[in-house]
Amino acid sequence: MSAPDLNTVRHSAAHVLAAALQSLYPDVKFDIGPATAEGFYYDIDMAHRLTPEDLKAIEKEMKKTLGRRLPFERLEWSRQEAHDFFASRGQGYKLERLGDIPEGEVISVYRCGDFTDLCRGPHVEHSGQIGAVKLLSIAGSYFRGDEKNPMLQRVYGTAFHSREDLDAYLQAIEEARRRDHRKIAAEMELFSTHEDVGPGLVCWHPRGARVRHAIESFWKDMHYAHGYELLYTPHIGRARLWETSGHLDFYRESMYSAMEIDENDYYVKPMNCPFHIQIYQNRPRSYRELPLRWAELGTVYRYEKAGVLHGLLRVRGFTQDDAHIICTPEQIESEITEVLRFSLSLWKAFGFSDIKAYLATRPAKAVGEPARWEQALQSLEKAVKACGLACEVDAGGGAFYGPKIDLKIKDAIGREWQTTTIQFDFNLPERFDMTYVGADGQRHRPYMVHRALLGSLERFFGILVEHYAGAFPTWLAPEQVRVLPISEQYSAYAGDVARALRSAGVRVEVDEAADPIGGKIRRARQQRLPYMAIVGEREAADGTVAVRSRAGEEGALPLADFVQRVREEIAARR
RNA sequence: GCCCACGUAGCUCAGUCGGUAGAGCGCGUCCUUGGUAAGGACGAGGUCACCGGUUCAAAUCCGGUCGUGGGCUCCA
Repeated sequence: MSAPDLNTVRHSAAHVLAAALQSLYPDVKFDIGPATAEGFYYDIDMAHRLTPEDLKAIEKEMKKTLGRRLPFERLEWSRQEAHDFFASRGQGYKLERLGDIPEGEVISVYRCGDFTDLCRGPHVEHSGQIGAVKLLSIAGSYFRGDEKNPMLQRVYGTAFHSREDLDAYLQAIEEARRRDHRKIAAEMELFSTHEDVGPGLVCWHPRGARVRHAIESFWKDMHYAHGYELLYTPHIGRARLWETSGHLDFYRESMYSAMEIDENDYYVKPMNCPFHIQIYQNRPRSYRELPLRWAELGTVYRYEKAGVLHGLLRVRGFTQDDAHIICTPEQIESEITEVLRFSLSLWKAFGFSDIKAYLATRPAKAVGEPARWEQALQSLEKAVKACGLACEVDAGGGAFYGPKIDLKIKDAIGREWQTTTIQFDFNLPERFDMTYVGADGQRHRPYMVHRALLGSLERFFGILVEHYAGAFPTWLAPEQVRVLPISEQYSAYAGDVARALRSAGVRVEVDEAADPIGGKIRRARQQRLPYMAIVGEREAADGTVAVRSRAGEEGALPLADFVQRVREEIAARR
């Protein structure tokens, strides 16, 4: 007998959860209980509000069922039989779900012990095949995910073939918690938010700002090197601009309310594009100057529901690494390929190489000529192919204004993050009546592509902190070297060492505390320093430093050699 | 926004039955002047998130507000 697949195990575990709930809370009404990527859940409705303590009791009940090796029995019922069964038990949500099943389809139920559930299956043969279960959390969830519907209680859990697999999973969760950027960034004094500033609004501290500056400088250099120009645009713009762009029509609920200045309404920008278009429109444009690649680290503000804010990963004010490419139809393919290549090289520089592409095509409601959509889509597909990326297609998943490619990157512990987005826009060029004069002397409509590679600096920074667990590579570290004098007697030499490093462009500080060397080392390790330069009598006499890296002691090095080593490492972005 | 949980010193957390606030780390001063993951002594820090209620008395009980966290929906 081969082991059932994990999804089946988890799906069956959800049934066992439901059975346990049924025996403990007789008034429980069930919605659905599917397997998920990491486990399973069951959505329920009942008078009792579950608490974390309840989970223990429920889990105990479930484990009894596992031990009993109860068979899962599949039955096929007529619609009437199923209806009567669930109606007689007051299972209204199940009746609604039953109504979703198209006429003519087989209606199956699964029975395990006293619990019978409407279910497509498949399931394990008996509950003993569910190796290990654990309930994880309780949450609220709307019936059918719609906030107009009643709020149900959701119990999350997970199941594995074996206790060992479950333990490994729990350890992975623990590891993710250990890397939490909110915790690490607080320890490292990288950023903070404040009740009096407002939720989702980030204040960058000196050390966070040092890392951000390193990211931004590299980003700007790379953009100039790739044929981009940099722009700066205002944070607010008049209502007319947002009327023309259509944001006030389609995006208003994400924009902050207007402020009145000299009897005109101004809005804080949720996007940078209208400003870039204004610059384009400043004078007639010729095909000879296309493509234009205009980039900006543009800070935008969007209203996000209070409940979705999360550290740096989901905020209300953020800086997009935005750019707009304006080009002719002939240029579109090579432009897209270039953007993708550029993006991949950027990700590689930051230590990410496991990347997948997601292509989203034309939705039912869309603006723009079908021929343009077709050409755009082909250019996206060819670019993905040219870069050798794995790609999934989300048919009909594009925005109404154009198709797009999103990239998802995998971090050090295997989590996927959506970051880069490359989106065609057939809407704004029309709305602003953007044109260029072609070789034929006629006015033509350019293609316009929005793209953000890192996404937003806030979110990217959060991902980066978790990816490296705060141990940034030297070129990004907020403090690259700390000089640790053995005692105060050597603070003059420590100052010399720091000066030499600083003038070589190294971010360096001296630990002047009256602690013994062990304490200073411990502190520097906790703060995840890439290098310590320990100096005492021998080093002062020889003009050397005793180097300690994250790997441990590396022995004494002449100061000039050490400066050279750190400098090379930074230059190579290691 | 909605459901649930949480909010005590800069950080991590104790605080019993309602009786007026504690520890460790960090911070400051002094002593120690040291050789690779915590030297020692003393000291300063709190409107117990905020507002209101119950009570002789509230960190503790009740209500509201704000914030944070786990989810739902959407997305950078």
